[in-house]
Amino acid sequence: MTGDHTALHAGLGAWFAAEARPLPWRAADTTPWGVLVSEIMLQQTPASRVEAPWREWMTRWPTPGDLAAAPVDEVLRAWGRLGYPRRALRLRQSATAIVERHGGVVPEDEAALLALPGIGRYTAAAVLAFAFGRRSLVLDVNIRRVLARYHRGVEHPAAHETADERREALAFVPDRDADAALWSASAMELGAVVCTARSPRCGDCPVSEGCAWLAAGRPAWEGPARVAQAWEGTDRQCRGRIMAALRATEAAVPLTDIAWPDEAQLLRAASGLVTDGLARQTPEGLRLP
DNA sequence: AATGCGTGGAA
DNA sequence: TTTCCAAGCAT
Repeated sequence: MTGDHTALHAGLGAWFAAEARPLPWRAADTTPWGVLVSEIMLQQTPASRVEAPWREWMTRWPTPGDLAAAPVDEVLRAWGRLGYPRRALRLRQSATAIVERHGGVVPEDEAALLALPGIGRYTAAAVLAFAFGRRSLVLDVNIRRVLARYHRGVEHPAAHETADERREALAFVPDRDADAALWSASAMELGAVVCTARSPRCGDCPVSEGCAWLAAGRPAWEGPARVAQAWEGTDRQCRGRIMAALRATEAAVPLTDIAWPDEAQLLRAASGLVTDGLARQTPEGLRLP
């Protein structure tokens, strides 16, 4: 291991022990299922918004079997406004698969986790590390940004991961299982609360001394311009509008009740929701499945 | 491999 | 006010 690896490890460990947010899914008595649920909810979603729904879900559906037995419409209502409701659908499908294929126990096996719907490389690695204390390559946007700055001296990670980046990141993961899991949690936390995308708090950073980006004077990003995601007037916005209406009532909702300027787009969005299994068409209108 | 997929809070 | 972006995944 090179010098900047060990410096990053030493500084991060002490900082995490003192400063980590008391997020509920980090409690010692959280089950692997609880960790899995948290990781799905956290995909593209800030931790602060996940806390309340995660608590509710763990009380209501404490095991995979409980969620697998729940009606889909209840699951989608409990998901509420977390966003990307397909995640809720896939989480329930994962619960079913865990019951059917793994006896109701979250598998401690990367290939088995990857085979579950809604679980990709990041989430499988995170469950291995945070639920089972195993060494894995937890590479999310936070850790990618921390390493881009600290190790490579650039402000942002590239738009897409490369094999080289994964190899480079793996070299930072400590060898022992427990050390590796703790390091991953620490690096993520640093990226989430100090080494942030927009206004990094380098003055509060425990590893600023070894940071290549800071040493270079925090040079501005020179890579390809980052594409902004459109929102106003998109199908996504329209789908969100429809889902909000469906969650708000047990009754079927006629599309004419949904205020949307483009009728063709409204029909297309509704049809897409049905295709995705997020809605059901009835003679009286649209409703949750 | 580039896109589509929700939502709300901070800057 | 607008813009940016958040513990990604599937196709």
